[in-house]
Amino acid sequence: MASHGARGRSGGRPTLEEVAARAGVGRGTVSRVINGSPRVSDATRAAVEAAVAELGYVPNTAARALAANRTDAIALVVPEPETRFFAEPYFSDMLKGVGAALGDTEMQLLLIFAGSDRERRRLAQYLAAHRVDGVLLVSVHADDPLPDLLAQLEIPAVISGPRSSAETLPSVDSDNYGGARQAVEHLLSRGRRRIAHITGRLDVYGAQRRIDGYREALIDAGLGADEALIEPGDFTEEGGHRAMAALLERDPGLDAVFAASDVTAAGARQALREAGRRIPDDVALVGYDDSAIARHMEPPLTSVRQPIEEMGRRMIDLLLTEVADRRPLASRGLERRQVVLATELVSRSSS
Amino acid sequence: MASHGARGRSGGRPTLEEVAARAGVGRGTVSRVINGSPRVSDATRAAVEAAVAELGYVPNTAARALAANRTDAIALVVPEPETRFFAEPYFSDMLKGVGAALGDTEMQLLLIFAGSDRERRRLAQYLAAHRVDGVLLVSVHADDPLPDLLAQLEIPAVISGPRSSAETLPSVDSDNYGGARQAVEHLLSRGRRRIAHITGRLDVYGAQRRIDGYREALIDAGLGADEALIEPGDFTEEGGHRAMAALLERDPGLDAVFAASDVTAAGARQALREAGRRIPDDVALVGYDDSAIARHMEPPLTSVRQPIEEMGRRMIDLLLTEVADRRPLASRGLERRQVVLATELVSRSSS
DNA sequence: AGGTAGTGTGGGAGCGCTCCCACCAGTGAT
DNA sequence: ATCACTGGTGGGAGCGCTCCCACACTACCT
Repeated sequence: MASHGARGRSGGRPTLEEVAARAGVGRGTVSRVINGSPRVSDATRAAVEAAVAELGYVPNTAARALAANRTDAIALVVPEPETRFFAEPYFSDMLKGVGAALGDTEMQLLLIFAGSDRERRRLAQYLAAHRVDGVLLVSVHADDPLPDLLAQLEIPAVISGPRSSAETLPSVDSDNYGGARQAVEHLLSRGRRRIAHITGRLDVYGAQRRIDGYREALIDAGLGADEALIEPGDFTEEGGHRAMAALLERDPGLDAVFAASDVTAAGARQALREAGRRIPDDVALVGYDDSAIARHMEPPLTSVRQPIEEMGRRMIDLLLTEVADRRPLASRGLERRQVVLATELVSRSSS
Repeated sequence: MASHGARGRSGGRPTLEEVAARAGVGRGTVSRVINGSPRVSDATRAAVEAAVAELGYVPNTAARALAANRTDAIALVVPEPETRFFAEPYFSDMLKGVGAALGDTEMQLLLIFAGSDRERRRLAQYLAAHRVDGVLLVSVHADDPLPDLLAQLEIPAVISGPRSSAETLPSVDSDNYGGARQAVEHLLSRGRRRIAHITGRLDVYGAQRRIDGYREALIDAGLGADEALIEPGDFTEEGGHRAMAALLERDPGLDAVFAASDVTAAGARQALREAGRRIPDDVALVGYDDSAIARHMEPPLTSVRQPIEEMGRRMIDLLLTEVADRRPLASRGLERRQVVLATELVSRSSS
């Protein structure tokens, strides 16, 4: 019944024109009301709003996108396979923050995975078609070509962890350096003296900063940093296990470990168990992220909390500013748009 | 540098018209090539393709959407809070299947959560604006108004589990009845005689079908179904724990439990432990879903596997057909578009 | 030769918006 | 009275596509 082929008149969705006729005003005026322009008299605005309500008018996004050259959508790009996304609580927390910040906006959020080469090509095509107004980039490695592509296409983007100290893109990050210091200082205050560090992926800037924090906290405490106590990991459980085993072999006398992530700490814990070390009696353990894993570990894991939801919110703030600035091409200052948020040590029984 | 204000000519993205000029053909012909129409000579097609490549032409989606009245996007709607989505492996597997099936399409997938009232209103608005060509509905409860809204807006939709035996929407489901029978028959073959069942949410049709399968398997075995051995759960861990405790109190002699989900089984396991029952020695336990939880449980859990990825693929197939049919309004037969996929029992040491 | 299909092809007419220019009061300063 | 302005308003001109009608031009029948 009804609806012959879309091209037909009336019966389909009402248009701006029809609302205008109903309200007895011009098309331009209705458009102004819909878009919240202040240059409309109160009486006219009321009349238009009534017509909109009566007709159940909903703007046609495609027409708007075509005329205004924008899409009202932004993408959250995850350069990882789905699996990792679901496994790491980091992403779901981030998504929650982003979702919340977008709640009162017209903006639509698209979640795009770009783990495989095929997916990345698809993404490039997608971006080339300018199907989003802006991009949120999380978990980007130092050599990722994505940021350059975005810059070349002149698409506003915000990155979740800067790629280096010279990051050009606006970014939001937690204070990795400070967080690492907190962890080490905590261990020192507990009387630990031989504190090892299992790092994150070395091509991730944040992991480097954590190493710096670890090192300098020890130096400031007058202990000096023993490079033999630093073992590279990769943020995974297996990596943590391997690194811990290596550390124990090299230095059986260590009495504490700071792991670059909770997942890594879980791996380290396993290796410690296998070596017959008790936590925290023989070796104290501190993780990073304060994820669900930390709370459920046996024993519960002391960890450095990053305000991930807050980071998500701040990324959206930055991005929306960026997107809005694009149109009037306004005050594009050289103000560095790099946000760094404080971390917090959550003490539990593993240390 | 460059790009004054979008409205300006040349320098921006190339248009169909420009490609046509370059290839020395008309606009219509280029459009035909882009959309893969067969009514173009090979020579012309080659010329157009060359022009497209030279200019780096990418169709403007907004213009296409406006002219053709379609969006080339579909939504996967999850009427649950984000949290549940990330917690249950069901969703990530489904997403993987859907993503795979969409891989070779132009279609864009949008993931939309509609857990809170606010989110649901936003979704309604979104759908009213016809921003997607079709909708995939997962985990819908019997009284959800969403399917009706979709029907009213004439938006094609496919549902992952039918709401009743009289489901009108196209649907894809696993054989809940058969799966439950497999579980019970397995327990019977292991010599168990007092088999209890912890159900899923009773307002979910699939949960009802599992109860039917459980009941009839027992009746067919000549044991008769003892209603006192059926305890309602809600698919959660706490629900499983509570139900198991209730069952043990009512019937301390039971020797097996069939839980409506792996998560439920995890809760039941806990309650069994607390009551001093050994698994499987005293009580055998079987779950449903064969999720990661089942493999990692102690002891590993026997479970009924649903081909979730495959379900995701089939849903996409159905939906794309539905969407395509919309335009020519063709052979809309009364063929029931209800797909039911077989389950498989994965036997592990809990039974 | 005239008809009758069938194949390619060009281009007009929208799709429903936003942008912006023109215009029409009013209001206050000159 | 004249000349600015200024807050409001109408509507033309696109945005870049798809759809479809019209018009070749061939090929094959009567």
